[in-house]
Amino acid sequence: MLKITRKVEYALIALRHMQSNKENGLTSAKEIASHYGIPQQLLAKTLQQMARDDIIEAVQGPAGGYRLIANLDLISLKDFFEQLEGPMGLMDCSFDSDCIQIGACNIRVPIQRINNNMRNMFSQMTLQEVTQ
Amino acid sequence: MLKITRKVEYALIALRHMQSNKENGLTSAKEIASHYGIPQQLLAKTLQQMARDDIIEAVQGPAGGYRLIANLDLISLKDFFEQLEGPMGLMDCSFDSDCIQIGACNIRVPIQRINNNMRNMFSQMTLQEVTQ
DNA sequence: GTAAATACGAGTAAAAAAGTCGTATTTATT
DNA sequence: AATAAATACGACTTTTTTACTCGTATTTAC
Ligand code: FES
Ligand code: FES
Repeated sequence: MLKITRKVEYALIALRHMQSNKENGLTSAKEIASHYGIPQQLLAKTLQQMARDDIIEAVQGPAGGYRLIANLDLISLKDFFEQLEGPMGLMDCSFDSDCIQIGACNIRVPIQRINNNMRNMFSQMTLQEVTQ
Repeated sequence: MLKITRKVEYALIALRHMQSNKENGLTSAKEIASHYGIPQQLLAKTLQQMARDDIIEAVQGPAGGYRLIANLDLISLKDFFEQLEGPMGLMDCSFDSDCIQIGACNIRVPIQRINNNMRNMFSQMTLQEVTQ
């Protein structure tokens, strides 16, 4: 429990790689995948998603690839996580309100508080801190 | 991602229930399960685990049940989570070191830092804060 | 025209979590 | 002593989530 997904892990690895590779221009999915031993297709999808989110930019065609375009200092881990994986909540009823026992539940409020603490923590960390 | 398990959720519900039920002495698994609409067997196992961990005390036989014995102010959420679910880490390689790409990995150190932040946060919250 | 790259939906496989079953033990009640 | 209601717990099954793969289309340098 309390784990991040591989998708997020791969995204972070890729971002850091692209950042230290900035001067060389584009980086292909294949290059990252083979360098770190991660599945290329899965990584590609993740890169595509980050491209849709304007964190990186895609260039098609042979000799294409991806390039960092966002300022990683300005993106919080909370926003990044939620862009890739949807809303962050310790339990499903943290955001999705059709919980069966929502009537009887005796820990809804305190869990909500802990949840806010966690979101807060991730709001105060930036992508830059992970990739620097 | 970043979710707690039902086991932990049920444990918290049970603890809070027992706490507000303190003067009445024992509480049975059946009572809690039916009150909150959670699976009795699963809850029972969780209660048994907490009993092994000396958070609650079990009394066997008919009219048996469980009773809070620990001081919830003194148990951090981190310790509680780890007692129920094992070591807390954002990724498996946070504690288990046989990660394949541990050689090439470029985010090990920063992830470790974030992980520490998270553990820290849960170290500073007590069970009492959830059950009060 | 070809080859190497991105784009993306659909489908499959693997892993983790959630829940169930069976059986043993304890003990208050009768 | 028998019964019934509770805890104890390992093994198993089901469900859900995550991880991964496949097929096909598109773009574009050469
Ligand atoms: S379990 Fe859904 S509100 Fe508490
Ligand atoms: S992925 Fe295992 S050390 Fe980074």
